Amino acid sequence: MAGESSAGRTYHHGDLRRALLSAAVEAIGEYGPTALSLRDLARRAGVSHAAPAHHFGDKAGLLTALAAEGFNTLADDLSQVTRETGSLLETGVAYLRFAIEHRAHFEVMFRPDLHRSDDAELVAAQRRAGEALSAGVATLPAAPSGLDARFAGLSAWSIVHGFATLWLAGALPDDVVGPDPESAGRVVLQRLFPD
Amino acid sequence: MAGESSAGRTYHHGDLRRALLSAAVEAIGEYGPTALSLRDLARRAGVSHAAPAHHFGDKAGLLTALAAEGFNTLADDLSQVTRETGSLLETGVAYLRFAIEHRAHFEVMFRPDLHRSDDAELVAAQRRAGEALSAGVATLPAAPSGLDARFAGLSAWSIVHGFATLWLAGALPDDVVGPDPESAGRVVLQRLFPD
DNA sequence: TGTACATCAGTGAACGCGCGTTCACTGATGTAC
DNA sequence: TGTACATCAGTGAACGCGCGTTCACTGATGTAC
Repeated sequence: MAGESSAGRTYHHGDLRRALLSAAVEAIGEYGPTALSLRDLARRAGVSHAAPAHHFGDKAGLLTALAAEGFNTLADDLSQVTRETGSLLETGVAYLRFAIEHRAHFEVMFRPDLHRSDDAELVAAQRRAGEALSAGVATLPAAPSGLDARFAGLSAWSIVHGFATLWLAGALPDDVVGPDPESAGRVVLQRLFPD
Repeated sequence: MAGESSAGRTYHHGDLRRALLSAAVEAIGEYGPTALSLRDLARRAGVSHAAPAHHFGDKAGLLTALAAEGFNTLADDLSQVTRETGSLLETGVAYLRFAIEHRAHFEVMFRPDLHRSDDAELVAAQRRAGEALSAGVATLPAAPSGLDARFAGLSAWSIVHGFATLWLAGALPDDVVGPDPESAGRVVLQRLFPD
């Protein structure tokens, strides 16, 4: 959207890395992450098919960068909501909202077979997201601690991740969830955390 | 395993359909469902590369059959446990166990982009599994009804599906879950259904 | 018990396609002087 | 303000590969008589 449009095709792209990541989001939205090909991304970015290798090496490299970007955004979103509302329920809803609005990122983030799991940037981003979730758990009125807090975190993560995943898979019944997954998700989460 | 082994390669395979489904489970375990190719399955079944088309038409056809098989097995498992224990918690644990033991099926079942969603056999199997889960919810001591029961079902499904998915993705921390996902899963589920 | 024949599961050669990868190259950019 | 040069992002032709699909075929099976 920004910069890639309009005027003067020059020899140097300007920000091809960014453009390729955006193209990847677009392509994943259309065909899913595994159908992704570097040649297709190059086409979308209006660039020669050999160019992507310059920036990411190969497909796993690109998807690793995309996953890291996703975990960082998720960490930011969760932290902000936790800070502003102090409610684990709302933090959970933010997780769900992220999955829906950044579907392409989300789908790549939890497919370790698609990326290089030892990538430093990715590992750091994952840790950030995990900590943001834990901070949300710490706002619980019952305020669990120790191992109990870990399991509370696991439960919260499971229910919201499950709901998001099932919704993305189109598995949830329309007559219960309706067109607005966020409000149905809120009802579901409330069963685990009746604030 | 059965029949495909030993002796006399004959011209006719005997049960190629079954053999191809088994080969698919094997291949998915190694490379994931999207890397699947019919030529590879033919190779594994010791059969010409054009043979699979005879039984399934194309890849989507094969994966649809695999998904249907999975939903049927899951429905059987859930029904049996619900009948024997009358506990939604145990039914949830059975769901988790299914995901772990039939990973290949599970991974295909919730990827609608991989199959023909309007296939009659698949739709029927999905309905069976959904009904088995609902029957589990009906065993709850609080015995919710109507819309409330639907949301209770959604919550149960979400938390167990989320836990299973995260575990399969290798996303859960080793120091909390340990090598035995079933017992950790039980603790997680207990937070939602403290029997 | 034996023969003829229809059926159909599986064969194998051929095709075209999109992919990733390599590599010598070219053109834009920015820095040194 | 101007020139020379190093750097490196992006090019485009070439390659080999595995895939899905097609199609005339062949060989096993079972059924009719």
